[in-house]
Amino acid sequence: MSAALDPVIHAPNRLQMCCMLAAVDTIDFATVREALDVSESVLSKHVKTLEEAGYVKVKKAASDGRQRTWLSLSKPGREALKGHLAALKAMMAGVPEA
Amino acid sequence: MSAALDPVIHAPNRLQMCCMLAAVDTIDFATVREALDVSESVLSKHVKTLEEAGYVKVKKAASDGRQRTWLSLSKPGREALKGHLAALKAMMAGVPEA
DNA sequence: TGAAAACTTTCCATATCGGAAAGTGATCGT
DNA sequence: ACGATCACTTTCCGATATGGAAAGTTTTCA
Repeated sequence: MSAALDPVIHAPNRLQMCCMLAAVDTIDFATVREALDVSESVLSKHVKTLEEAGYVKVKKAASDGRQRTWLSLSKPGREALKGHLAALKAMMAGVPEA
Repeated sequence: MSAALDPVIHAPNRLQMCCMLAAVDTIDFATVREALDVSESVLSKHVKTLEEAGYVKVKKAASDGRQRTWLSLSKPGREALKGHLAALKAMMAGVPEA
């Protein structure tokens, strides 16, 4: 059996966030928030969900004097995302013209 | 902006079902139910959700004497799935090694 | 007529999602 | 030093969604 969908990653906002994080080394909270277009509370909760799953690492560091929150995908997070995307691809595989 | 994720399609069970339906002309309820491994009530509700969205067509017809329910993706359903998968691919596009 | 098959609906418990509002900690201006 | 501000975090709360069990429906078969 191939990998199954990971519910922690599958939620639309988290999926988008994970894909964003996978593309870079680190991004800041605000940038992700703008990309997802959600409230701070919502992003904060999604980050927490991913952090508790061990998928993202959170680091607080200053930038321009102000303190910012930096996010990055952990190694397990990258693995989980890879598995999730593999499962998605497996499903798509049988779909014509897709 | 490219197509966004379609919440009607995104739910895991419905996504899997849509991909199954996209690969064939018609499948019966029981076969889908086994593939998704959910109860009859649950599948019935998902089918209803997709039907109300205009994505799947339901036809009752006999087979082996017993009446069975046949499911198929409608044209709008195929379009919606295509758009959804395109959105997924767009997200995956930036992910390395995926 | 009664039983069984193949769903459909209803009932219900749990979970998730999202925003607003309140709370926290660090930093800045005076 | 002190209040204001920034950048989140938590809490509160309402709206949905999801899933299974159980009951209901329709059709078919003996």
